[in-house]
Amino acid sequence: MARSDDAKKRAAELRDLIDYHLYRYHVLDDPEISDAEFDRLFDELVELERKHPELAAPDSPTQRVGAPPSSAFEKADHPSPMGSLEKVTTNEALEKWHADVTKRLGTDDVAYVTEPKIDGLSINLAYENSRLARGATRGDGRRGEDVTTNLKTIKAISTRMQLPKGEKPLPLLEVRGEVYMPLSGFRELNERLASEGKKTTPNPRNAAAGSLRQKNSQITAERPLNIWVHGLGHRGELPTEGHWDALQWLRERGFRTNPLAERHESIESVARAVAEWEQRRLELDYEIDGIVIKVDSFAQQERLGALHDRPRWARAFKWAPMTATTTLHKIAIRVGRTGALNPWGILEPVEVGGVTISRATLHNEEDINRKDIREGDEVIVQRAGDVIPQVVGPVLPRQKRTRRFRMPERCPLCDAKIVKPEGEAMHRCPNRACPSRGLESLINWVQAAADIEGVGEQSVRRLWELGLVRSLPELYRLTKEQLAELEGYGEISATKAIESIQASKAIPFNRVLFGLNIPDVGWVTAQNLARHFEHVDRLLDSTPEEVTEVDGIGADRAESIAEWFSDEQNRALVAELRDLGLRFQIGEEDKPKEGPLTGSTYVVTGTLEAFSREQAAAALEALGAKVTNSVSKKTTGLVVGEEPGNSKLTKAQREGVPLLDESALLKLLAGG
DNA sequence: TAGCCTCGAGTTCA
DNA sequence: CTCGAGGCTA
Repeated sequence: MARSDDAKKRAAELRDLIDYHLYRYHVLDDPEISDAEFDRLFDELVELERKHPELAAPDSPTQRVGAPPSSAFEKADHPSPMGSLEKVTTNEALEKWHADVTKRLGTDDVAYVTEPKIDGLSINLAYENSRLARGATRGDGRRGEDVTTNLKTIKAISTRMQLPKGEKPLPLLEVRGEVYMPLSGFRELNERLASEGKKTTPNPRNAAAGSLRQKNSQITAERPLNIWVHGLGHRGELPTEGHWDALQWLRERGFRTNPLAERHESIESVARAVAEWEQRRLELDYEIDGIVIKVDSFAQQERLGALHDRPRWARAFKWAPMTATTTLHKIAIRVGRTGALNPWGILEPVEVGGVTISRATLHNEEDINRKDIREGDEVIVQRAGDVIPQVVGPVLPRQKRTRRFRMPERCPLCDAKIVKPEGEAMHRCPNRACPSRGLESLINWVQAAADIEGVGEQSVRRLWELGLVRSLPELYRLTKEQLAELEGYGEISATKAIESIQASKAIPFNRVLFGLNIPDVGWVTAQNLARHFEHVDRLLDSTPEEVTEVDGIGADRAESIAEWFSDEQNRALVAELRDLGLRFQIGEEDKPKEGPLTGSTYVVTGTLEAFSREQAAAALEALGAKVTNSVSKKTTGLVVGEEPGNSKLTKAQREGVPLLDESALLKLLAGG
């Protein structure tokens, strides 16, 4: 008997220790002991419970690894209902609410607490005598699903509250929180699912919901779920006077509350926090879709009361959603200037993050099928940190039958058989005479290489369809009369367009090289080629070995570039363009500048006041600096204008790259 | 040979 | 802007 008593005592000790260290690790992020030491404690308890099954307790930390599958979830009534929050989306509505609050209270003396609004699942945790008795989803607000076993696998949820010495446990305490999946964990999970050939999840919220509703809690245990606790059900005999103190009270008792919560003395300060976090939300490792604002004082909360179950003392400020669902009508195929087949989705127009999206690239067949996106699906679209919309995935389950996407076997433009080189992601139309190539490269010429004013993509398409311009030389032979036949061109605009076409003959050699559509030759390589060979005659005679000497060109690319210049058709094109007066040798402006900034590399992001990004880049280059487009350890400095690109800024901060604002840039340009 | 870096290519919307 | 891949460097 004595032995069993010892075991019982030790087991209780171990449970306390383990719970305490779980709390240090998962809630405070401040472990006291090493993982190995923790594992030793945990293993000891497992062993003890195995030898003495009578000691196993439902609230033991060993029960957090998950239980075998259960058939279905029981319904669970919430002792006090989980209301929802009225939302506001504008500063005006926020101020109107504040006016209503002060009017009802008869005082301007109102303090607010703001907290990030987590895009996750609302959960109610019921503690009886400080022990987690039941955890349930929100459901309809009065009754949800009992997911206690699954919730116990989340290490940041205390199964036993950490009571300060001498404090008596409350018979019932309801704690409200939001279960979510951190973005880092979400990405890892999807990588794992993809590598196992399983279906990936479209967003962290769905992933969290799916994980929490697993019938087999052992699967839940493997999912990287976490929780932010943000309040209480009924306050009962709580010794605090307001929400702000309640958060502190919860924190002290082992609950993971969000450190970004703030207390504000004025609504202006609240509005500032809302605006600040709309900008900064991408810095977080979890998704937030707004800010929750609560009147701090419990006494004031009570006086304000509720309307239709929605408290008058709280609002959810929701930002324009960065994601939305809409219908994917069709997957269309566009053939690019290199022959690559590019599938893109035609969407029912939908507003996301303040702009209307009607189409989005779908990259390639593999990507489409990995995400299981199909024509006719309801899909989730988003604009993440950037501007470019993405189709994230279908809304499941599907309401109607749809078919898996297959790339066409023949080119939609020239009917050639489509190929997909081994190991490459893109399908290609191998037909070098495919109309897409000529057309797309003409478009690339007028809008990128030569940047001709007055002639855009639409004009080029119409000129192509009419058969007036099917090649670069034909563009330069185009007459005013021919152009005037086109709808949308009058006498004046036709004259201007022809003038700018002719003027574009003067573009420097490197731009000409870029515009020729040589595979593997973009802006930078074109410039390097121009500088190295200086004259097209030397390029036309070059061997692959000679091309290898150019910066950034290895054996593979050298071969394909040399081959391009030895092709008869290409040589004829070069000759014809030369006769028309385009420049095929290096000029002063192509040569690298020497200056005080030689050897340094800068990146420009955002909008500057005094000049455009291009002008800023040119000014830096004139002093010998190199200007690139992506930040790395080697970057000398990042010039930051208004509304900078978020990824560049964070990368620069991470790599310790110095930031320059516009005045610092001006000083640099002036002082050298 | 791995991992960093840079480039090419395709892309959206106002 | 992001992705993939080739080139460069330690």
